[in-house]
Amino acid sequence: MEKVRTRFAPSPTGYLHIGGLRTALYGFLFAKKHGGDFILRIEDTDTARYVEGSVDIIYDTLKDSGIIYDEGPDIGGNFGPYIQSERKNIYLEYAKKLIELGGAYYCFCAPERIETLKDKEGNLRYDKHCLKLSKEEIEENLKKGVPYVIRQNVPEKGTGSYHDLVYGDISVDYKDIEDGILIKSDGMPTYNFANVIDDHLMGITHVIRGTEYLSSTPKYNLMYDAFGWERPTYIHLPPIMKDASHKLSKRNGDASYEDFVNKGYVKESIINYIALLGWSPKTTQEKMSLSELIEKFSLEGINKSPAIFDETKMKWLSGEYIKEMSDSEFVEKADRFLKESKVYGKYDLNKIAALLKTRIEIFSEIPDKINFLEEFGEFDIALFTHKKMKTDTDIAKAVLPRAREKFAKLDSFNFDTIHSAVMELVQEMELKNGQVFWTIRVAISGKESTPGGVMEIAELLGKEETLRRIDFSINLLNK
RNA sequence: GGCCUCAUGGUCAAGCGGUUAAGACGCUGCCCUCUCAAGGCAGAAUCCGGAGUUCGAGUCUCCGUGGGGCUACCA
Repeated sequence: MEKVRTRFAPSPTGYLHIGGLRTALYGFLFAKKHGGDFILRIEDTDTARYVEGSVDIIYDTLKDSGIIYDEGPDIGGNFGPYIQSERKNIYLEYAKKLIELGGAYYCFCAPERIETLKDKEGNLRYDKHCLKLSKEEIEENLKKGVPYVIRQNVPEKGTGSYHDLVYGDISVDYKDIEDGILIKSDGMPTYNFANVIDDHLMGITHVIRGTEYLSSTPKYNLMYDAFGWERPTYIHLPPIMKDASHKLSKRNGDASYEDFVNKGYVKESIINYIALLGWSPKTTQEKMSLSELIEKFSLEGINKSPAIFDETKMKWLSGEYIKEMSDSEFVEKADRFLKESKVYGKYDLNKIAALLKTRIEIFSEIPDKINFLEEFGEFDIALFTHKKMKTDTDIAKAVLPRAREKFAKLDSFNFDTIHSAVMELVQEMELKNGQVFWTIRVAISGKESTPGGVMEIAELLGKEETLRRIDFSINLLNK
């Protein structure tokens, strides 16, 4: 079997959205699964929609997410150039060839004439008017410099059929396909033409793209056939939806990969999640690394129906990745968000990581979770009263001075020594564990709930600060 | 409007003629527990509708309904 070659061919019209990224991912997974090559091609034939900087975003997003391409504009390859605007002459050359083969023709119709072709519904349908032009008339128009486009010559009868690896057999009557424009009056090709020429010239074996091309594929096949080229294998992908009736799109302001990274999602979880949107390994495993995805990826698992993007589930996955991180790995990956908190540089980040790991799903939750370490101050002493814990302010008044005494005596102030001290207190005062634990935790945090308990927080704060806070709370109680 | 296409809980999904219709997220409850989490256990919740085919249909066929796409000198 020939070597598999797939491509991702985005147009630089803005950010790379989630749907596009998934298309890229599947193309990449399929190629790698079969030991093939994955190619990046930039489709910038629509100069009007070009957005400055979007090509770099495409490069960065793919690289950052681990979707590495073997050939592309910025890394080269044997089938370049990989930017369509740089291939303009190639298209014109092939368009002329297609005209000779009868698959296309020059069209000199003025927009005004096209306008008159609209039906009552306002739908346009070209009438093959210029197909009837004689060789002489064409030559003359060309010589006079009459603006022209090149149109595809679609048969008036017959049916175009092909087999899609996801959707099965697809048939479209040629009478339902218009003689679309292949080369625009500015000399640039349309997608409809460029994709065929490039996919063939670049040796693409499997065309993986969204379903928006499902029904237009027969007209591409017409060209492959006219040129005498082998048709590629088609794999169309269902769309990713924002809700039941709207596609996920950047135009609606829906989040992109970059946005999610900025929101603190673990990168791997984003790729992992979108891999699962429209594809299933058919096992119960959901958390998969990129290399596992390559290993398990299979066309059989691709779904035909649209999938709604569920950020809640992606968040859960992100949390799963966070839980598996070592403390130092967490500190490294969460750096930006740790810096946004008030505790950066003041506390042992590895210890904070240990406390946070099971309590957050995305890194942006960090500041809110730990800022209390720096925001200690006046708080409602009603917090000392907790029915289930059987604590109240009287117990607090009794416990806190003795806790202070014990803590003050500790030479080394760590989890174990604090724990022993607190347990001694429990026994001496004949109280329940919870009564003492809760009371001290509230006294040093001023919070109803905190990530971690007394020992963790006291250790983090250090002996001096812990004692200061206990004093503060005793004062508060005696007011 | 025409053409293509899709349809299992709120969401992602398994299923590929015979199952008590997996699993996950989310939700609810319980356990554990110094709080919040994590973890463990349990629970509620699904085959779009109607005709067929068949001994038997979530699975096959047709019709309807609903969603998406195409119908651009956009991709």
